[in-house]
Amino acid sequence: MTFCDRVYKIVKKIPKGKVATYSQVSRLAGNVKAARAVGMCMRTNPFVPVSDPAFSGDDTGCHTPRVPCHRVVGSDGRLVGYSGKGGVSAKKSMLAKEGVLFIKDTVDLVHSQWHSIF
DNA sequence: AAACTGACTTCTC
DNA sequence: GGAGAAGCCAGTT
Repeated sequence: MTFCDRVYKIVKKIPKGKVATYSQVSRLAGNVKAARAVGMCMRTNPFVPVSDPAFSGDDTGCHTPRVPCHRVVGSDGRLVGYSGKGGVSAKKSMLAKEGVLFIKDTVDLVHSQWHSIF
């Protein structure tokens, strides 16, 4: 849970209209090669992706962190994961709605990747 | 503690 | 570019 906790914190810090790659999150979390573990944490945790993520209320402290998992994409901006309802399509829709640029079915990381604070 | 699993990444064919 | 295989980590059983 500790690692996931860090992941949550990081993912929640992703600004609107930006996306981060699993590798990036994993690196910020402390382990570059933990990209897999990051996704695993998302899946295993009982969070519910909201359709309209205003995320105004930073529920820091809540036991159910609403992590904007849709802002986490693959290494190359490709939509991986999101086994939930709608799959990557819903993910893409949400991202596009937030202003994330898309190239076909992949995120335009050049313009929409989150430049995290190192 | 060991084995299995998973929303990953990268290399090779 | 698609398909297959190996390597990586954390969590669950």
